[in-house]
Amino acid sequence: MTQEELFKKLISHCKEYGFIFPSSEIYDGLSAVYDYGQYGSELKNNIKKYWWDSMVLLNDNIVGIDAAIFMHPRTWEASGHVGAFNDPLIDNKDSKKRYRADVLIEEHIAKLEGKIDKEVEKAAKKFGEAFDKNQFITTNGRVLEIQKEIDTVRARFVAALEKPDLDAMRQIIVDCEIVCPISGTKNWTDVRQFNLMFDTKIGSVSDEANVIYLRPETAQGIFVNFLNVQKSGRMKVPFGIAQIGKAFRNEIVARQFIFRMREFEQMEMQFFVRPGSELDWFDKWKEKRLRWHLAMGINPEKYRFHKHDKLAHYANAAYDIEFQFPFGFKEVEGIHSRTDYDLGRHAQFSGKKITYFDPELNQSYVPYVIETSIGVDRMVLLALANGYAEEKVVKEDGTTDERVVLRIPPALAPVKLAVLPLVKKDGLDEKAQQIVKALRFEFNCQYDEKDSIGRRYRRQDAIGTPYCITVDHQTMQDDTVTIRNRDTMQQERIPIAGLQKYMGDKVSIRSMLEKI
RNA sequence: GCGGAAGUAGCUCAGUUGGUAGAGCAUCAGCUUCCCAAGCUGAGGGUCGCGGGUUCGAACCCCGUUUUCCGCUCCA
Repeated sequence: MTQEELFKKLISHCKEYGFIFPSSEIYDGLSAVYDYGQYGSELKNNIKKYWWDSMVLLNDNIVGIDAAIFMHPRTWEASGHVGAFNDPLIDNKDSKKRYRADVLIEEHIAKLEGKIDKEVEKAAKKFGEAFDKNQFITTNGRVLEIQKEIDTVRARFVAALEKPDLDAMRQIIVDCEIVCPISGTKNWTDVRQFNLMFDTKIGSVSDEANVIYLRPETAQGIFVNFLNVQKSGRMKVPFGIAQIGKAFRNEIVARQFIFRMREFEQMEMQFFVRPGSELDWFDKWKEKRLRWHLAMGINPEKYRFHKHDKLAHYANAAYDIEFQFPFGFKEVEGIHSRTDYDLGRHAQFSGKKITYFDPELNQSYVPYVIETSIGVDRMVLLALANGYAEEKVVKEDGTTDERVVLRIPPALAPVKLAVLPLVKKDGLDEKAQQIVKALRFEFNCQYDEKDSIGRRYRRQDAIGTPYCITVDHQTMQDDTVTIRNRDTMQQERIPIAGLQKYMGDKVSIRSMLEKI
């Protein structure tokens, strides 16, 4: 089976067994929006708890917050999203390729500059030692002509960007006779603006209402609360603020199931450190975050780091943790050294002083920030894609059978155990229900008496339940039950009184947390 | 947004040259009482993605639209 086929099967499986549904499906669905079903939401909650506990519960110097999705519009000017999230795009009608209009123009300018360099090179060869570069480029007719063209284009380009004027941008492309690198033609569409932030209006009277954005990342909710948390929590650098929440991006193309959605959930932790120490902390968090992933018991070969060579305007180091999804290695988490950019910008835009007084150094500074940012939905997909397996089962008579099993880490599984009476008579059913009643306070339990025992095991395998307890006739005599392991399909017999401890050891997230 | 493919029951799919919408599995009720799915009986469930058009008649032909998947593109 190819990876592509496997991915399709996984998507079907998610729908069939109540993990993930297309949003508003009875109205034909909504592009790139999905709803979590009864098992999907359990899985998602378990993943969030695993992350939250690893950050907030186990670190004295990390606290959690929950900031609003709506933020003051100036936030996004300060963060750079109002500018950077606007991409002017243009299509070539012949090659059907899409380009960023600003990149096309910049490339054209770079090409012209290359021409000047060539002229200089030629002249240098010709004149030898006597060559004066400065004099040449200020007097040579050919060079001056090109330089004039560059200046004109650049002036128009800057003017068009500032407004911004999309028609003017297109006119530059037309006037400069820029061609598509693929088709070689000048058959361009209009330039269109894609703002990746969703907006809405706040205020009841429409003409007085203000445009407000749905946050495109949760990080800014942490930065704007830096002083509040630091002061009210008496936090001392180094310390971190963690947050789990929804973010929204109007992606041009959102695809690959829940991997890239327009509405998604992030788990972010911003760690504030002394300037100069940020790269040490960066390395620490990078390793620690990978350990968090590997503690789930997933094959390390499915993980890798990806170093960003081209850094964002705010970063001085950046790595992604990538996972081998059915559609290739893709980012699940980013670890970024964001410098003092965000706090500095908010200080600048708000006019408030955002600094920390360090009593040990006896000085004030703007802390530097290490960010760990992970997609909740991508983690759900990771757990499902990693766990989905169709495997052969050899039966007692030697024939083979197939089962579908979701090998989700037991601590993250939606249902922790199923309690099954071997038969629905002789009091076995009542006995099984008593066990459920006793254990459901601590574990997500299911009771099932319908169909043959084998079929019930398979149903639990399909939703990833790690343990099945079977009540049989021996139970009625000595109060022991069999407990079946999802992965090995092996059973052992233990007393009912020992179930709570047995399960607690196997399915608590503590065992994972201790490995980080 | 472009190009390609697809959309029929919860799932997987069949449906002939246009002539009353089907199967298997799943679900529900009952029987059966069994340690690794598919025993027996019965039942429910579909405006064939949606909207137009052609036709006496459309799941099928035509147009539009929408959703999904693949490729391109995008992903500070």
